[in-house]
Amino acid sequence: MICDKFDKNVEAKWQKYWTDGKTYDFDENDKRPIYSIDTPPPFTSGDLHMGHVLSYSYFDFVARYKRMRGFSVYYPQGWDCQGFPTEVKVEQKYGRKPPEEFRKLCVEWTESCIAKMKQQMTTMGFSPDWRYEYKTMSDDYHRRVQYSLIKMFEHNLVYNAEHPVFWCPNCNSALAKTDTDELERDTQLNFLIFKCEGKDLQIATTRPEYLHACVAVLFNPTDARYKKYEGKDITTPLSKTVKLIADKDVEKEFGTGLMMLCTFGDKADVVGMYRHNLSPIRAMDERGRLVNAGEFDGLKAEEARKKILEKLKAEKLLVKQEPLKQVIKVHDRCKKPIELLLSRQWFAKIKDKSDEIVAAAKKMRWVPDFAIQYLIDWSKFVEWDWVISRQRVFGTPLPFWMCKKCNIAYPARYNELPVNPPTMEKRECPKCKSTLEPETSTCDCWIDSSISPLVISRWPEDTEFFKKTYPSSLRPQGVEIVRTWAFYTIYRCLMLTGVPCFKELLLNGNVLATDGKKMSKSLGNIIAPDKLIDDYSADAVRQWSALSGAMAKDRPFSYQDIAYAKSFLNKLLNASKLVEKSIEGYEPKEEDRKHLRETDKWILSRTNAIVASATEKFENFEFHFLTKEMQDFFWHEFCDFYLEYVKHRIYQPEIYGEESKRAAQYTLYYALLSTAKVLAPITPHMSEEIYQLFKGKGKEQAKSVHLSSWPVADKSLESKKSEEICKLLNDALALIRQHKATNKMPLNAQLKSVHICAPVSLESVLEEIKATGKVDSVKFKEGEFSVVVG
RNA sequence: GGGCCUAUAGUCGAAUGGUAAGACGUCUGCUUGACGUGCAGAAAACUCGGGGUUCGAUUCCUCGUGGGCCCACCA
Repeated sequence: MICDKFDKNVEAKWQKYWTDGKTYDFDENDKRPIYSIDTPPPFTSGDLHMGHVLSYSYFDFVARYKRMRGFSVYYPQGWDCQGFPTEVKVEQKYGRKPPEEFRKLCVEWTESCIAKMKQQMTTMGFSPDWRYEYKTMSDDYHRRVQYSLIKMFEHNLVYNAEHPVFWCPNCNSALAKTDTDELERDTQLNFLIFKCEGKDLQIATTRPEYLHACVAVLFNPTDARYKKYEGKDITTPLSKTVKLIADKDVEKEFGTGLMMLCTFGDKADVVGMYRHNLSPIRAMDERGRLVNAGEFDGLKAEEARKKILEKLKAEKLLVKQEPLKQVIKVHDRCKKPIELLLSRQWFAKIKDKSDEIVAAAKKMRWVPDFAIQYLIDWSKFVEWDWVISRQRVFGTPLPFWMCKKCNIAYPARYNELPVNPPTMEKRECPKCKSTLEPETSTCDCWIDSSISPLVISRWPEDTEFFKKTYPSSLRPQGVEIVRTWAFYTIYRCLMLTGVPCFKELLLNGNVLATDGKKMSKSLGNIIAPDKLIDDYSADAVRQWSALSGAMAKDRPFSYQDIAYAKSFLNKLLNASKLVEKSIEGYEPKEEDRKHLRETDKWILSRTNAIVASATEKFENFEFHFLTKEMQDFFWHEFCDFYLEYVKHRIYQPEIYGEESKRAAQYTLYYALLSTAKVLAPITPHMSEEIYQLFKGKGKEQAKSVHLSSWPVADKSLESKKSEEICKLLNDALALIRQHKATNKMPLNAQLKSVHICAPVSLESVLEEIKATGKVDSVKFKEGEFSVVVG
């Protein structure tokens, strides 16, 4: 029995049915071709957002489609657990704790987030095989990550060196760039006097407190004002002498055209320092206090700036101050300015690998194809190696020990992985016998996620499973992380296996708020998936996803689309109820095809065309066109016209004949079954509900529509002639309805007579015109199409 | 500052080298032998601006302007 009302409770019923029936279980020994999906592990924030809903719907469509196409679909789902946001939340809740205890609390917190998100995924009807669930915080995942790092270390692709990092002096912590926000603020541009060969040269700076760390003064090589000073000595207001150096990135128009280079005022300083081979000066400690600054030691930046400006003013070395709008980086949590600090970090060698990465990327099919350009452009801009270490607690420990004396790094042994060096027994340097220093840093989260195709394929130890599932058939992901997740994954997997990691990539864009702006808490325009599922059902949300499928393109959320989707589900449900009633007790038989009427042939021909078209669109990930086409076909051809044409045959077989009734039943059966199947990937719950009518009958022996086979377009059912005739029939009926509408008559009003002029004979549909149009007598004439009532 | 994407009725959006679907909204009518979450009608777009290619462009090219995403070292 088809349900009376379709909502999330019906959906929950089927979700349970699928889980209990192990509907999505992947069989490792399946002989059918394998389709593996390297699904994105969401960060475990505890909430699925609309972006997740969109992209996860995408690959769920693919997984369901491929299953019905006869693939053995390997669809694992993981969780990206480790990261600073979790540490912040846990610290807020429990305060600071020793590392081991803190990590446990983080794990606990993350588990509760996963439970919530998993529930949301189930509610959306996503169909991963949860037996293959992975978590980046697990021992197993750590082991594989550490293994990969040691492998890369052995190939000189991972190394240790000194490098400046973003640092929040307020939180006393290193930050990733993604942890930073930009903030515009008003500041002063201070013009200071430097001395060069007895002359005063003015230099404009916003950070005079860094004067003690000044290691050079730069100017643009094309700047005639300063060209003559190249290589000369220049003396700072603090009486330190440095060189004047030409640098193409100095803007002539800014300030005086002279730039003071400090280690480390901002990133420009760091770039200059590396470019000109200058030795760094530690200017600030971890808590943001100046060091190596003489009388200003121990002061915080703001305070030091005030003091030093006072001093320079008194010495008449401060010429003037101009107000300046400046964009600075702040910590996204505490909103305090961040600094750059020099520290020892781990790196992955990526700078010279661009060509190899791009070559591997080009071997993959990118959908849409222009998205590969993001990766190509990015790889050209790679300036430095990738800093892979983070000074955090909740992350994958770096499996290394350092000998400070010999300055040599030692990796953990493969057979002891996973390791957490600081908690382990002391080790000694094989060379100098001194105690090795365990690495306390953890990995950048992209280190974790960039081997997801390897992890899901059980690399490195399960070579058989690896062969079956790697490279991944599909990597679905957001277009905004092509430069990170896709780039790093292609790089790491290529370095570790020598084989490009994906066959195809499917890119999706962002979901914007209804006003076309990015959803954000501060704008208060966030749309919560849970509320949508409550109000519209998961299948409606999934249709919205499909309809938003202009690939790799941002689209505002549309309440119109989702409301339409809900109405469509209602239409599907009600039409199915009618069909259910109409085919009660009917078993489909091929012989019933002998008595097909013109209208039957028409809708069967259309059904097959739609099946063929939908198949092609699924292959090309064109969910948008496909969903729209299905909606239009089912609603406006099947329901609006065909169902009306068969009612009299179903209800009055004593007048129109038993054979005619069976032909109609055959057609209803065939068309609705095909529709339910084609829509199954998009609206899995509704399709399953409808599939009850067919389950166990004829070829439909699968226990779920999702385990049934994809409909094959039957060429023998194609009939262009029937389509032409019925197109005219539909038009004629529309005109008859129009006549009734203009004359304010009910649609079921009986008409005496109608004259129809048509280019082809409509004799074969005379019965439908009479019965559906409620006309007593119809007169045909050959010629240009027209309908006259009366 | 750089790269990429984008611009079609009130709104959202298809399509096309020969003046343009559909949906929502609006307006009018119709109660139903599945559905008023419905059915039938109606009004509503010189396809962002300039230039070019072409017999002809909304469609191709170019510049501009607006919007979006990503990236970046203005002290």
